[in-house]
Amino acid sequence: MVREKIKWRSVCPICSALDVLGDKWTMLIVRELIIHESRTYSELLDLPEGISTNILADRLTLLSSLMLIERINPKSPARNNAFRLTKKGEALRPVLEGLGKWAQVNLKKFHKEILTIPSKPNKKKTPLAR
Amino acid sequence: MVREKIKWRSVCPICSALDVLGDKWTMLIVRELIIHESRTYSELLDLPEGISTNILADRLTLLSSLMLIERINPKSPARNNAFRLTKKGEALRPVLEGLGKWAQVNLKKFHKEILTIPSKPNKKKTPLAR
DNA sequence: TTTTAAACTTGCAAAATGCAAGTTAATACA
DNA sequence: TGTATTAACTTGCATTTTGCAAGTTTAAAA
Repeated sequence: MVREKIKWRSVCPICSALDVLGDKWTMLIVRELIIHESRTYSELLDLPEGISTNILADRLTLLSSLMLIERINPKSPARNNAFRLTKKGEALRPVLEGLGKWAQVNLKKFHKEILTIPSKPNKKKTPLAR
Repeated sequence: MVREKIKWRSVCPICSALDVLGDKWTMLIVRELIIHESRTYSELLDLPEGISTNILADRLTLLSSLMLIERINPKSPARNNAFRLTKKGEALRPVLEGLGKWAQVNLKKFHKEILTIPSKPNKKKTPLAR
């Protein structure tokens, strides 16, 4: 097991959030479930960033144990039994959205290919008078 | 050198934010500079979570190279030359605040000692009629 | 001029992550 | 009713990152 138990480094809430979410993969799984509502193990394996099987299994266990995600059919076998966010997990949505917007504005300079999606549909530009 | 260059895993903005901030320590340094406005290397070393010297030096270099932090006196020697957030760094404030609030609400059950600070000063309770 | 100590660097041990190759068991299909 | 397939993992080992202790360097205090 890779990350069998959380070590709380301090009583600071921000630090505690990072004790859970502060690694390369955990929030990406949350992102996937924010975007797609529900995803199976294999669908998560296919995400473009390429998470490996052991890390994925580990993080799914962690997120489940904290009740941030759950199986769609808790009593059915794992096969094709997708995960989804619980309310606690869903509550992370504004945080991830904030991170995404921050990155669009502040990282483009260092990572040219980063996707910048207009947050609101663009106001249609008035054609130039001619 | 511990983390000499950022590897962008995808064009997703959330993922890119995590390519920069997604580890145990980077956002904690940002947190410290949000709370304290300016901090020296030694002050950051003293934070209660106990970051080690090599990691601290590495993350300060990283955050500086991305222009999220800067020295108070860019031309003076390092000694007692504190760091502060730039505007790009400061723009992370709502994200960290969001993380903190999320943790207060959603992690207390698993980490009893977590600090829960009322976000607004408590409305003064009307004393019971007698 | 000597000492102090802040700001690092280095080296090695420990832990986390990455990758390939299994294993298990539910379901599709013959 | 087998048999094959394949999702959902587990295991083992290599690589990378982190943790810790012990330096080194240099501005400034004494």
